[in-house]
Amino acid sequence: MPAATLTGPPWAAKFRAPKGARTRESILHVAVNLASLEGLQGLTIGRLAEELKMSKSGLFAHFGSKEDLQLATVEMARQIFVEYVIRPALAEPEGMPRLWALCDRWVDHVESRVFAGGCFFTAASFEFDSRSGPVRDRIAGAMRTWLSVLSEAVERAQKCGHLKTAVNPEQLAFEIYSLAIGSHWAHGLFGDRKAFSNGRSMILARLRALATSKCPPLCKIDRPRV
Amino acid sequence: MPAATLTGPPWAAKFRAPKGARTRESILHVAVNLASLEGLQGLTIGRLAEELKMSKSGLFAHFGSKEDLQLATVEMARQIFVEYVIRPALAEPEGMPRLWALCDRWVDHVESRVFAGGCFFTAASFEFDSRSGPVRDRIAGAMRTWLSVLSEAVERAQKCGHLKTAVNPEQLAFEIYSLAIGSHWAHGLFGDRKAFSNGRSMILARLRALATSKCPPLCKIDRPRV
DNA sequence: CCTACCGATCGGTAGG
DNA sequence: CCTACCGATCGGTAGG
Repeated sequence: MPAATLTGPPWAAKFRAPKGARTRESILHVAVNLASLEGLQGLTIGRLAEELKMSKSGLFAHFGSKEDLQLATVEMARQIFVEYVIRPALAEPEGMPRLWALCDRWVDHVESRVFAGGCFFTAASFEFDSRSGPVRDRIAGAMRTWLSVLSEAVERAQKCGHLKTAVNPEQLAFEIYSLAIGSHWAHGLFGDRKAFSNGRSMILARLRALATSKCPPLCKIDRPRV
Repeated sequence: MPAATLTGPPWAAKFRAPKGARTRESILHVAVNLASLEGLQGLTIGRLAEELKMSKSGLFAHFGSKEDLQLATVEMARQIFVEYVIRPALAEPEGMPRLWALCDRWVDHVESRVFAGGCFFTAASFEFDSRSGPVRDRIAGAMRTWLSVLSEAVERAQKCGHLKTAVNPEQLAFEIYSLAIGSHWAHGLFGDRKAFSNGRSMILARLRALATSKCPPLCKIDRPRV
């Protein structure tokens, strides 16, 4: 029996990662969700192995150390965040629509539990803000990039004439993201179901207050959930 | 030799807590700071005992379980928060001065490192938002009270005629606190030294935008640190 | 408040 | 990818 019947036809090989890489990826998907629920420190190799029905050492062979596992988990979370929040928003037309899409998708990724425990990076930020080392640096790097994506969207909205130019882009990006973090906080701690629509409303109100007459209408608030 | 020379004069007794209670309090002061740095789960009995140069079991005798230790730590943090942030602000005159004092003192308690790792409750909120049990409930309770103190201050500022009555008090309280959390986040993750003065500026700008002409001037921004 | 323990779990290794 | 380990530390207990 040729090997092809066991592993699929040869021409499919390039669509399949090597087995080790696939295992590693499935480990990291579970790791991201576990870490979002119990923290990156609370992500223990034993718990993770149990969840995956693997032996500890079998799992551990994919990573050199716990720190490597944490780094790989952060990287996987970053990729998921980019795919779910940033990429679809950047596909929207420049200006206010794209800026609003970034905000809306962010709230949406918490509401839809893209990460089981809410926003992976918000939790990780507060968990690692008093520490040092490569894990904290990667978290900070991802958040720096996110803020710069947001503030660049503000800048472009200004260049499109959708937003008043009096506003400092970095500052508005920060204000918007603070409201987003706040709605995550309120939902997580109080189980407030309206936290997300309230958060969207407040961000929208802030954007509307700074919009020009050239700005296309923004009325996606409280859109029905799929 | 009478006992009084060893324990102080009898009339001083009511000013001194029993020894056990004093030890317990000094344990909790260290516990609050350790937990603010490493999380309430990262607060282990061994680390705490080491920090206090006590034996694990000697320390543990003051608490029935780790959960009891966590609950007592949250309660101690709550008391410190009330004393440092809420009480001084409530001493300010009703209306905008008191509302601003609440905001300013909150930012100040992070900036002055009243808790070694920043705001105890912000970190604890994000650490426990996916869990259940009495520890999470106490954290949520403390934050519910804090938000209600803030929104009551907004309401009174409206009754004083300092703030426009069109604003929803709970919503404004939430917006203000989101900006405060955001400035904490930016300082903690990026080491941004201007995060606090930026946070104060943004909160002030929001309050000024909603203030009436009757409102007393607000110009405490960037006041020199002692 | 201590010493001396307990079983469980931690991150990590040896050897296959 | 596994079994079988390692020393260290976890929360917690017995007994004083």
